[in-house]
Amino acid sequence: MISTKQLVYFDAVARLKHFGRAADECAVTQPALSMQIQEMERDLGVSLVERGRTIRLTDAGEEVATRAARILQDIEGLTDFASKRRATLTGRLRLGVIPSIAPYLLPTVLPELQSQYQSLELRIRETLTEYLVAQLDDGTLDVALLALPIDEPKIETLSLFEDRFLLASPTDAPAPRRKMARFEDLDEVPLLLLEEGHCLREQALSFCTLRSIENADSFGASSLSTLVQMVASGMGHTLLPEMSVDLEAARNKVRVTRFEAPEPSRMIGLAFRKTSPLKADFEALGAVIKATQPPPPKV
Amino acid sequence: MISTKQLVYFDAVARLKHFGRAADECAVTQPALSMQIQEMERDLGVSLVERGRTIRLTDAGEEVATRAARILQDIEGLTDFASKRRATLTGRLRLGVIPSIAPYLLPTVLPELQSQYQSLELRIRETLTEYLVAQLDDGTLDVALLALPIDEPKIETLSLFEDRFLLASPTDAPAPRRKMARFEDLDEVPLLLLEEGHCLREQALSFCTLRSIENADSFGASSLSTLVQMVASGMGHTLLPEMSVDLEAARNKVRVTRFEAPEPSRMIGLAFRKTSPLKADFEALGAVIKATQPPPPKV
DNA sequence: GACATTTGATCAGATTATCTTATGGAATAT
DNA sequence: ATATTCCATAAGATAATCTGATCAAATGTC
Repeated sequence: MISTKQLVYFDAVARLKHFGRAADECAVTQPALSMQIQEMERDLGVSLVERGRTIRLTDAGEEVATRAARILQDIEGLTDFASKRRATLTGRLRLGVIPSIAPYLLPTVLPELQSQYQSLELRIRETLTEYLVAQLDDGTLDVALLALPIDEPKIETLSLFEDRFLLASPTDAPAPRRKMARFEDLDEVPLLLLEEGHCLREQALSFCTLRSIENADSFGASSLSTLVQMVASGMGHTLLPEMSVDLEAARNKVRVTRFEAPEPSRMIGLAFRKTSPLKADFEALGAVIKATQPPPPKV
Repeated sequence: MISTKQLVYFDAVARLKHFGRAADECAVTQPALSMQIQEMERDLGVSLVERGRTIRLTDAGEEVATRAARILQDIEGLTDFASKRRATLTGRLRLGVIPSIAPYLLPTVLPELQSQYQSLELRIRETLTEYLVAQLDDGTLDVALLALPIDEPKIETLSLFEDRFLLASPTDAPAPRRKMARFEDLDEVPLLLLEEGHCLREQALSFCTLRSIENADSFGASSLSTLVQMVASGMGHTLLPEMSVDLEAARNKVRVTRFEAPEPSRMIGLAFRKTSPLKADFEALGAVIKATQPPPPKV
């Protein structure tokens, strides 16, 4: 089969009409180039060059030269394409995000990503952890932003930061006896939760005693936003991730109270296939996400 | 630089999604293929394949696969093109012919060539030997059909057949004393010739004695056809190449007489650059021309 | 949960391809 | 006639590539 080397050598001969100078241009000796051209002619079964004091391409040689030049251009195009892709976070990246993160992080993360990585084409999909993991697995997603841990052998994760839970209560409830909330407070009024499948629901439950679990609303809300509105209307209280507080508490009349140490929290991180060669990109992505978080947690 | 081998290997991987089977298809061992793919990824600086129990192309890999497939197609196209050109007498062939041959040989040669070599694209140019030789030299012509010998160091020739000269005289001249003509007969009436530059003129003169040369018309005719008409009108006589007799003598009232042995003749042949790699084609061309000639010379 | 299977990576040695240096022959220029 | 240019050839050196054996990880089986 014709090699790219032969195409390069022949292209030089076709342009320079001189074996010696072509060899110079290709940084090889003249015999090396001559032999490759001969080999190429043998391969193709056609004379390409008419050798004499001054050389001339045959009719077939002219056509082959045209085709060779185009092929070389295409190979160069391939290399150029790759060198653009070489930089981290370029090209298409399919990112999945869980619903209890997306509305709070994306508004700040996306502009930052776009400004730092102009050639990044993000495709974002928002759904439950379970589906995100399945889509990572089948290659539909490259990476997912969600709450850790993820228990799936094929998946590798990267922890980013902790997101603490705060207690959200109706403003018309009796004023809190303490400045800080305790887990026991969850037992006193009904605990409102997201619907089944949201990891936030399970996490919240994990902080509750058995008695408060009985208090939990079995019909969950379909979004945090709804949940907070329910709290505001006095239906119960809930746990609110810190990242959502600014947005959700601001537009609803709820009282938000920090828990006593040890504060409950969830770990936010990225998940991707162990086999993915894009780990470097995901680390860069993680760095951007981390950087957009309000820096030091006030203690 | 990316080699065609790498493109072939990667193309197989991209299609089969399996290193082992791709290696089989490429008739190499799996480590050989794996190493080439790795080398390619290093060259491009981009991961192309995500390795796992089942492999998957990266986003960049998909694009590279598309480009690779196209490049391979183009290389195949180049090879196909060459294999079509491999046959003799295909593609463009620029043939020069002298005026004292063209009108007599081409009408029979061309149809024969076209039927034997459908893919031959003949370009024919008719002019004097001197210009044909110059055009061979500068590459404007591939081959010329003319009268030999050609004295030019860069030019090689191929003899085809002898074309005898016959004496053409006016029919109203006194009846010939003998059945066969002799060179001395040329001395008796004015000898008509083609204009300067036609080889036929020089050849005719070479058979004449000094005296007959004095008889020669100094204003030559511009074509054999004209020349014969001049003979027919009684202005003199001339030498006629045998190949032209059928056509020219038939439509003019001239008496054509064969010479006594040794008959004067010219050698018809092909001329081409010594360096031309198309010699095999020219031999095939010569064979066709020879075959269209009336076979055995009547003695 | 232990075990056999499959898959691609790695390694050392063998092989093949390619290159370099030196030389030759033909054509051209001085 | 001599020197020069230019491509071809030959032999030995170098570099690229391949093979065969082995490994580690992941998967599927019993």
